Amino acid sequence: MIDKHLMKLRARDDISPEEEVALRGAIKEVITVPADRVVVREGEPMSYSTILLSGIAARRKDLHDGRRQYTELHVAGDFTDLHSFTLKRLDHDIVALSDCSFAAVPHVHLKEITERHPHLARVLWFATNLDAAIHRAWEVSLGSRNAIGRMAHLFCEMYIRLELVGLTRASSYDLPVSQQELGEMLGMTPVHANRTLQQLRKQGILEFAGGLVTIHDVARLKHTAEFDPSYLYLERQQR
Amino acid sequence: MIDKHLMKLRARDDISPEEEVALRGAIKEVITVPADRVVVREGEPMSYSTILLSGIAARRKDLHDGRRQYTELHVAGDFTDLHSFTLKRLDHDIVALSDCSFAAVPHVHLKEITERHPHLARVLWFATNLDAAIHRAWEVSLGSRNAIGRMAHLFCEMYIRLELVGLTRASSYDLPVSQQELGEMLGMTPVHANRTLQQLRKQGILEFAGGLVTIHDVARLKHTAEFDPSYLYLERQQR
DNA sequence: CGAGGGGTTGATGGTTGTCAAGGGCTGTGG
DNA sequence: CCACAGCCCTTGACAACCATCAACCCCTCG
Repeated sequence: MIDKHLMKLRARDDISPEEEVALRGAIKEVITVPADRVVVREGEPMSYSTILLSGIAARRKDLHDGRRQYTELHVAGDFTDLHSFTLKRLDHDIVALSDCSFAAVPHVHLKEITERHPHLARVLWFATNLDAAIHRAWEVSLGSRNAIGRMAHLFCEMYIRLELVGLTRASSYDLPVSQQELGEMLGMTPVHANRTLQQLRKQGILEFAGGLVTIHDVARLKHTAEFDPSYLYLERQQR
Repeated sequence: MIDKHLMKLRARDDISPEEEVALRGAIKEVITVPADRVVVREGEPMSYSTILLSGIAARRKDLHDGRRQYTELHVAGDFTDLHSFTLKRLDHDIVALSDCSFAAVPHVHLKEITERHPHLARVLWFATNLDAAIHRAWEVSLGSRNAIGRMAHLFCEMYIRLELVGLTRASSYDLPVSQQELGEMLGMTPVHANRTLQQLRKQGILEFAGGLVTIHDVARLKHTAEFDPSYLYLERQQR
């Protein structure tokens, strides 16, 4: 059930059989959520965290006047709101962008893991620090890149993150979001998101239609994104 | 020496005398760094983390062509690069914006803390998740606010964070950065940072000169920033 | 005394937002 | 079966925000 999560942890560190048992045993139930539903609402007291089993979810902060800013996307295998374990409430919403299923892990069990399996706890801590690294990469995009650069960077990031859990085909992958949502991720209006996608298409770099991303020229995509994957910490750690 | 750090931890959770001893004992040495120096360079293998004792430091990501984006500021008492404990190398530079002093905490000692003091480990984990929350707030600013809103938000955040460690006067505080650097934090050119500061001054909201921030109208500052401090998790946790 | 860094100002242009309108598709109900 | 609403995508005209370039000032420091 949490195979994709374990796959992702093991891509970066060793997980012993005992640790795997502890993690699998920490799951209480599975939750399914339809697309466009808020899974966790900002401020709500949390007593469990969720691992995304399937679908695309996201962290989103809403401003008072309807403006929204997505701060991170989540793919299958991500411990979506592990940070609620220490924060106890979230400063943002967790939303399902497509139909999603989650494994719920009660915080009491996570507390036990920190007490009995310190190495596993450090691996989970790493996972939350990786989320922070992704936030930083988005800050750079939002602060320093123009529209086409921001969009190219997002498509690069998602390609690598989905590939890591086997959710890409040769040069395409599913990203079931509207152009409106794309704009809310990239700090631009839906109108400008549309025009930026047209630019990418006309330049023969990439196509995005109906929630399907098709990459035509990886090299130029990376180049327009100024993409450097080191922030995703893909290398293995030595224990 | 790390009194400000303990003050900050204790603002949010209980720290027992034994935990305090463990943390104080984990410090190996004190490092002093002059202003405008890189403290930790991106990619460099890390074997210790640093607590900022005095001064203003920052996380900064550099692009190839000289553009730069600051992703977070650090004030005295912050565990500046605690995330390098699990990441082993950083995806960004740590820089001293003013003269700074740091306490170096070897990762081996942090590992011991995770093994012998799981509650303290969770409190430190919380601290890295708080950094992520600050990143998210910056993403919202960079993605969804105009220049004056972004600048007001930064000055609000720094006021609260400095107040928490007793580094503000009635309505002013030190922020020893140039307008160039301000621009690199807020995703704008130094010229536009200058004009935005003039707007804030002309509206009687705030003055910034010579590294000194003087707030004239807190209410209007918060309003133009659309400031909601909940992302700073200032409330105490029950254990 | 000259160099250099930081701050300030003005003129101009480009990127992106805003507003408005229309097209295609899907689902639903008469 | 068709009418219609509603959502998403697309396009055009225009305006606002912010970047760029260039010049000048002030201060500090060698």
